[in-house]
Amino acid sequence: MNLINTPTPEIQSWQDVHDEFLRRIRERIWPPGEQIPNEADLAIELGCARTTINRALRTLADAGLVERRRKAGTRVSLHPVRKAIFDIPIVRQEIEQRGDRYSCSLILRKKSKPPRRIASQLKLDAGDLAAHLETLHFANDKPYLYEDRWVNLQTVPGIWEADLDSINANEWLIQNMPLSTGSINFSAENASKKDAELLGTSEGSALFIVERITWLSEQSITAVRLAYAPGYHLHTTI
Amino acid sequence: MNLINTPTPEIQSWQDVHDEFLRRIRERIWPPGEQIPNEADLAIELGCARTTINRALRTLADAGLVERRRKAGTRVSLHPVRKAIFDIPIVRQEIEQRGDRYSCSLILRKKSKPPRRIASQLKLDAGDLAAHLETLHFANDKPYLYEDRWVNLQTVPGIWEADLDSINANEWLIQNMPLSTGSINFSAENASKKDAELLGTSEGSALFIVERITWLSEQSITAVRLAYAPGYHLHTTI
DNA sequence: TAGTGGTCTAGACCACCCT
DNA sequence: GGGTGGTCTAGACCACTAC
Repeated sequence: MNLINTPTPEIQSWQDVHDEFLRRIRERIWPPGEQIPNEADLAIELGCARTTINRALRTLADAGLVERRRKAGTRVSLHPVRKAIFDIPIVRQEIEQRGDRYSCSLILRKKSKPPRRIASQLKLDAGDLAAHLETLHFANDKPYLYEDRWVNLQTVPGIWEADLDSINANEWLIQNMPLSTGSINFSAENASKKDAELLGTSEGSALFIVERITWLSEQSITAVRLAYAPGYHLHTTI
Repeated sequence: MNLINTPTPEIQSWQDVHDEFLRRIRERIWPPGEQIPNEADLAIELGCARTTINRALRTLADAGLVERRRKAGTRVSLHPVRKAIFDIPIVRQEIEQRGDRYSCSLILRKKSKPPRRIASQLKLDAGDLAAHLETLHFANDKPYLYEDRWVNLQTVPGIWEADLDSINANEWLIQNMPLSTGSINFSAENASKKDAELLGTSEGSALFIVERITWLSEQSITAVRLAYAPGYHLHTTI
């Protein structure tokens, strides 16, 4: 019995096919840039239906490992674009999942004229008012996140009457607005004096900043800036 | 003709089915937490094969909008976990895609004993040497990214002989190592004196930091810290 | 134990797009 | 024009798990 060249493991499911193809790519049996056999031939080789091959290759293509084009066939990517997938957590869950106690405090709630940048993000006309909500979120009573949010009152009039002491603005929006699309932006900023005071750190500390804008078809809903207390980091595997 | 209740658009493909289900979720025809009909019934309702329904619902489940369990059926997620997908760019491409000129400079290349934290990340024994490579990347001759990299010489001996003046370490690794898995971490740090000097900014500036560790099955390959010059941000839509 | 989703199969047609 | 992947279908069996 040959113990060096292990026999091909039994291939039964699309995941087995996927793993086998992944092995061929990793071990450069199919080198970067090379065209691989077409689906029909692979189906014959592996003894399964073309649909199964298709599912495996489609998954590899979703991951960026191969590139597929009709007629041109399938190639191993020369520069596989690695994708990092982050779950956007709900603050409360993020804190409670670590076993900490969540609390929050609404520190500002005002109708006012948003600064130019926010107004354009929310597609508001000059002079339009928006709801300005500032919330401080705590983990075990320690400042964790400072949330500076503007909400489009034309799209979401209900937020003004909402009882935001018993539920925070983010969760209210999740519960009361239909699913929306949006953009998200990560950056680093030095803490302003206000940031520092609220988060219990010193002015100039490097803060991890998340900015989100969400909208529903053409209507903007909310623009929010999240400033995390020092020490925050986002982690994932790829 | 009824212009208010638009007639159901022609449903032909799994994407049409997907869009229709998305509409029902958005408009709360299927409210959060509610169980939706099973695949067989939906197939009858929409007049297509169960496979097609399955594909549509599977896609919605991948996006976190519904949760599916055998026997229990499919429910609309109560707290849809939004996922943000970022492409991890190769520095050169990132810079050239903006129309800027890319260049880089290898500022350190030394075999040395890595600090404790790096050693444990690379799973090195005490006293083992690793390759320490520091690279400064420029966009239009302006400092853009400072890369501090440690490479496991037991896994990747070839990097020591590589001509890293004509190709940077990251690209050499991509071309010479099989596809690997890894972890990635985003955070914010105040620029150290060294960071600041290299990136042409002032000490204490908030820097966007990416730390990556990559490995191949059980063997570590490289641990790298990327410090981006101020102004950098990661952006995506969700 | 029975209902549900997960998957495989074989065959078919089609859209795309390289040559 | 023709080869390739993309998808649909109908039917089948299976794995999981709530009941």
